Amino acid sequence: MKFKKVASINLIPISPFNFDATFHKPDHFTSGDNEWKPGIRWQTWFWKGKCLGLKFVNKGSLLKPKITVGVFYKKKLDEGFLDSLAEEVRYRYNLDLDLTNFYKQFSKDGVLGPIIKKWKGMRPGHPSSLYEYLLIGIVLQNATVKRSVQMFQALLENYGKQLEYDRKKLWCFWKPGGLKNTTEEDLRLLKVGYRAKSIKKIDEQFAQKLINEFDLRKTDRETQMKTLLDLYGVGPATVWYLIFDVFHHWDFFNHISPWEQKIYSKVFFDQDPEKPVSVKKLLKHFEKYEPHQQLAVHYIWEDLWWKRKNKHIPWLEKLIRI
DNA sequence: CATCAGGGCCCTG
DNA sequence: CAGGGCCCTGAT
Repeated sequence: MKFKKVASINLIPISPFNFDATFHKPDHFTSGDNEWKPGIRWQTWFWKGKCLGLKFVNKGSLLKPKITVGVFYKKKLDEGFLDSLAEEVRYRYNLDLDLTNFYKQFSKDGVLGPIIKKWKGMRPGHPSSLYEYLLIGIVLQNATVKRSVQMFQALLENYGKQLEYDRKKLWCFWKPGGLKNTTEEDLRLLKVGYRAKSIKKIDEQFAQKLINEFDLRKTDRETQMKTLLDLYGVGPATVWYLIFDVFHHWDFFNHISPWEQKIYSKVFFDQDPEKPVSVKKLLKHFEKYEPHQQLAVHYIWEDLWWKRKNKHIPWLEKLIRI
């Protein structure tokens, strides 16, 4: 499926804005559907029934931000469609998030201050829809990174669509409910193991339109959490990711998984990861970042992963097992 | 070769 | 509310 450029959208984020730290998260291992190099992010995007190729390009600066989004498709797209797409990009990448209060609160903080200075203008952001993120969350469960990536790729390559645009070949997600004719056994052949049941059941929920991401965004956090927990195969760890990455709550921190506990122990208490600080103590520690706990930890977390890009960090390598 | 834990979650007792 | 089982992989 070869696409040509059919539109270009200009977006102006709130200043300050850091393009690369927003559009590339070195800790996100989703692969096959995106590519990044400084100043450019290619990302496939399933939107309103269509697989698109997007190309985000940095055309501004920290204080005078500007992004252009090249939209690649087989034919012209109407204005209403492009407007809704632009709005969704703004939402998913938090282009309108005002970080002023967060910066004011912590610019003098010993740990966070220097990191804020370094990463000023970074937003949290994730390209996936709720449906897509649920599947990512499922393949993350009880697996090492390498295996998660392998499962994710297998799903994309079997049920997604390969797009060719701007000299890139990337896989685009299928539509929610698109596994209607796929059985649990089919999924198991992709070596997702017991997760096949969860994937199938979640897809069915979407096929029957029992869950609507956009309605859910309008409800409160408690409702969102309960709705998500009710999905088969979704537990507290997955909900925790979703409530941050998909529903954008920054003032909430209730869960730490074992591998993250080890990393936090080292980062915040310089504690041997093999003898980690208790989850209770870590959660208590994060209270000092209220009401921006998630933002604070996100900044510190991303800083660590960016460091890893440039420098070998033995203790971290040991914990993530790529 | 066997054993085991891993970026959880469901189900049972 | 604790703990066994689940799929597959790769480390030991």
